[in-house]
Amino acid sequence: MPSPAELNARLRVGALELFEAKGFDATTAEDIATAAGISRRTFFRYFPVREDVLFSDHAVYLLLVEERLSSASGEPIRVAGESLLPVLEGLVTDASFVARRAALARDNVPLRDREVLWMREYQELLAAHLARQDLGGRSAIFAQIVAAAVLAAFSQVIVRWLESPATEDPRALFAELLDEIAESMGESGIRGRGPGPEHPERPGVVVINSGLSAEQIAHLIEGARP
Amino acid sequence: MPSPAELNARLRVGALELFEAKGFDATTAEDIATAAGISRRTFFRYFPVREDVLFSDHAVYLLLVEERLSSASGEPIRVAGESLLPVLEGLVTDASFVARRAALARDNVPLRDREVLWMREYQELLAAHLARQDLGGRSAIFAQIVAAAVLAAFSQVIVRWLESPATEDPRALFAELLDEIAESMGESGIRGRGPGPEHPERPGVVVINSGLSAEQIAHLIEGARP
DNA sequence: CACGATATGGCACTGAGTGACAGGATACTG
DNA sequence: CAGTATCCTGTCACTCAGTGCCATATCGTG
Repeated sequence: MPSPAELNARLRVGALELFEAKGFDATTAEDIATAAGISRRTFFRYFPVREDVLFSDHAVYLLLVEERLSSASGEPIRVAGESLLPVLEGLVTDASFVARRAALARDNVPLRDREVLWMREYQELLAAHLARQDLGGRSAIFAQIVAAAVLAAFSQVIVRWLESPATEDPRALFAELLDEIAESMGESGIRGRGPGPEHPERPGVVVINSGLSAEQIAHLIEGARP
Repeated sequence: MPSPAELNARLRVGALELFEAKGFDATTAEDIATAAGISRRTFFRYFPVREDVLFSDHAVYLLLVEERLSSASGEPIRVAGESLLPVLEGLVTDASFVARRAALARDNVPLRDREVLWMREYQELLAAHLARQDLGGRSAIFAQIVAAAVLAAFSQVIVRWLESPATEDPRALFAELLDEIAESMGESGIRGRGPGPEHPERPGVVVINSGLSAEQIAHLIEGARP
């Protein structure tokens, strides 16, 4: 009778309420299943791991991210980061659920672990995409590092937002962090350091946080040259 | 009869061999326990999660890292990264075991997940340490980002080393990556971008991958100034 | 040796997760 | 519409992870 999406929602919020009421460990898969009007067996067909009832949204988001990555173009790090925007949007929209889930995950190791592993999925998507973009010998390593940084930023943005939903604008904060990551680790940042320019047409120069004139900086550079 | 350390070793390599021989899923906790000459019940006292038999070394390493973090001083990012050196040393020493374990983890989701979660433990140690060091409003966020980057680098170093143990020197590669991370995300890298220098005595300037003279760079900067 | 502390084993139990089978709904085809 | 293939669900039964409880070593210490 119920549409699959609607059933999924009933399972998700039903599980949430049961976890909150009885505690996570005391809530069996059977409890959740019967609360949603299905059998235990069918429950495990939907969620091979019991904890994943709470995280069914990520399965959808991951598809969105993957799709967006495959069709986007532009500066790789920004593209990677921005591919997470629909996820952020979705989480913000679902704020009350996300907050309650986070509260549960704070106290229950299995839930927290599961969440970490879901975040890892995003990270691997981004890393794979970045590895495809960046050319060069060690790009796989950098792809992984950058993806980790972007995802840490993303996670922290959500944490911050959950701590003070009113005052924080997660989109703005994430955009800002992404800027900083892109600037420090992008084209001109992390990249081969061997002798001889790999991109002679575009040497890497980053100047941050400076009120100095170009001449003063030139002087600084001259002094710092190894 | 057996010393605790020796028993631990018997369990670890015994489990490894059983996993390799019979497959991970087909190997029960009882198999491992009896192979090491203890009861199933005692086994679960040693390792609350079955998969952790293979990762018992990390419990030790984590203590080393924590200790090293608490007693070290210096540039925070480098200190954080270098706190992982004993781990790297240990893994390299135990090369054959680590390689076989990695091969197993490549094919078995539960093992891979468990490994990810162990890495996460290191990451949280580093993040906590960095958050203690960095002062400033958003330092918690940066601490998390930097810790994630450092740990991604660390993981990748190990991956690379396992792929070609002969040609790669993991210590050197890690040192190099750590340099790059520290340079791009350290003092002069990621940090407040608002108007006005936060560290007027030390403006952030990074020049990488350039064969240009200071004057040429000054010119570049002048052109790029927003 | 005696005795308290700690580690181990045995037993029983709950619950996660899975394979096999059967019935029912649904979709496709003539 | 009837017939049939397909998919989805529920039931049953089973293995095994993980845990509490209690009895029994085993060990350090006086």
